[in-house]
Amino acid sequence: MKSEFRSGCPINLTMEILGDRWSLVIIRDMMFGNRRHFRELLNQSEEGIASNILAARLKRLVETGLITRRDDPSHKQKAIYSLTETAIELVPVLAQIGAWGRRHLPVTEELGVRAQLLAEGGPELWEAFMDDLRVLHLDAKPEKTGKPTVLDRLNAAYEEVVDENRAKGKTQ
Amino acid sequence: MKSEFRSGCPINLTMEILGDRWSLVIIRDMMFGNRRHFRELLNQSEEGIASNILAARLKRLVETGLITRRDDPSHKQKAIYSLTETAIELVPVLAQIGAWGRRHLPVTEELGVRAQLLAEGGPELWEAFMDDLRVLHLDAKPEKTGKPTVLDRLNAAYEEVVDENRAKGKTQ
DNA sequence: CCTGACTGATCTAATATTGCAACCGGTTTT
DNA sequence: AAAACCGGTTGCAATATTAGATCAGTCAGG
Repeated sequence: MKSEFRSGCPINLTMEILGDRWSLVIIRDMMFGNRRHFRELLNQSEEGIASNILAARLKRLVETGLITRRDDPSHKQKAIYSLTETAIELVPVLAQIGAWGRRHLPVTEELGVRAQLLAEGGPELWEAFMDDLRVLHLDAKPEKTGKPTVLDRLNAAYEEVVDENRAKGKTQ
Repeated sequence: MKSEFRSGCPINLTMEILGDRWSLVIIRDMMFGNRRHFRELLNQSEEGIASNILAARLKRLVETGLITRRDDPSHKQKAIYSLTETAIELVPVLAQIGAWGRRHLPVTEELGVRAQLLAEGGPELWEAFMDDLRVLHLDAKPEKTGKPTVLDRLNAAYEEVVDENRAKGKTQ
């Protein structure tokens, strides 16, 4: 029973699981965009992932325990992909990656606003977001707070920036 | 002047820069192992990176501004690689990745202890570590604290575990 | 039943990346 | 002079990635 990993270092192990061009981007779309079907992930992909790559990654992510796949009762050929607890706990990683990317790479304003809010909110907001994701993906019971979900807040901020920029753009 | 990136999303951009099997592992070795030469990175690699891949990644990391390369005055053919400020600011990302890997993947005790300390230390320790790295890689002036550097503390903890396990192993 | 759209998935063919081992000319050490 | 070390480079086979075409099963509307 030899390990298939090249070393037991946490960073190396994470790179063996997630160290590729697409895995984290797919998880991002499931997490922040609530994409749950193959076509949603394929056609609404900001970056234009190829269908066979998407299929291969989804299969791999299921095998590595980051997502689950179940049949969609509304359509016999449709599958619903959900994040597992393991993947949901990537929220702090994605938050830090987002913050770093926003500081050092040519991030557009619209697509950077979610990262900004997540960075400003800190660990407390990350926990609330993870709780929201557990409701959406793991059938956890929602807490009855009056507040909108973190996901709603992030998307509202995104839409706001989009609207602002559309208004500006029209005057040019 | 079109962008070469597929989208302006911070997570996508980071994956376009760092989304491969080796880049972060090389940065890890430079950061935590203070590997500064090609052969150090090649021969002391826990995971056994191939020389051509290492050469290609180093070149790419220089191009993307994550590391710099300068001649080693002690040896005409030797080069010294250093982390840039941009790469040093990956410390929080690596800390979160390490914490996640330690929770969810088969991390060995020795190689996990650094991640544990970094997670327990939190943002305050990360900042101190980044200051240490600025001294080592950017020629920043060291602060005159009586305390050992974070790097020394991490490595001391690692050696301690190695010694413990060696002692245990001998009785078997 | 027929149509047309949508589902997840598969195939092709061109290109890029990866891993491995051998090799290179120059430099330093012994 | 010989050996070891230096930062790579090269050739080669295997694998990964890509865009685009295609597939059969399923569904809703007529």
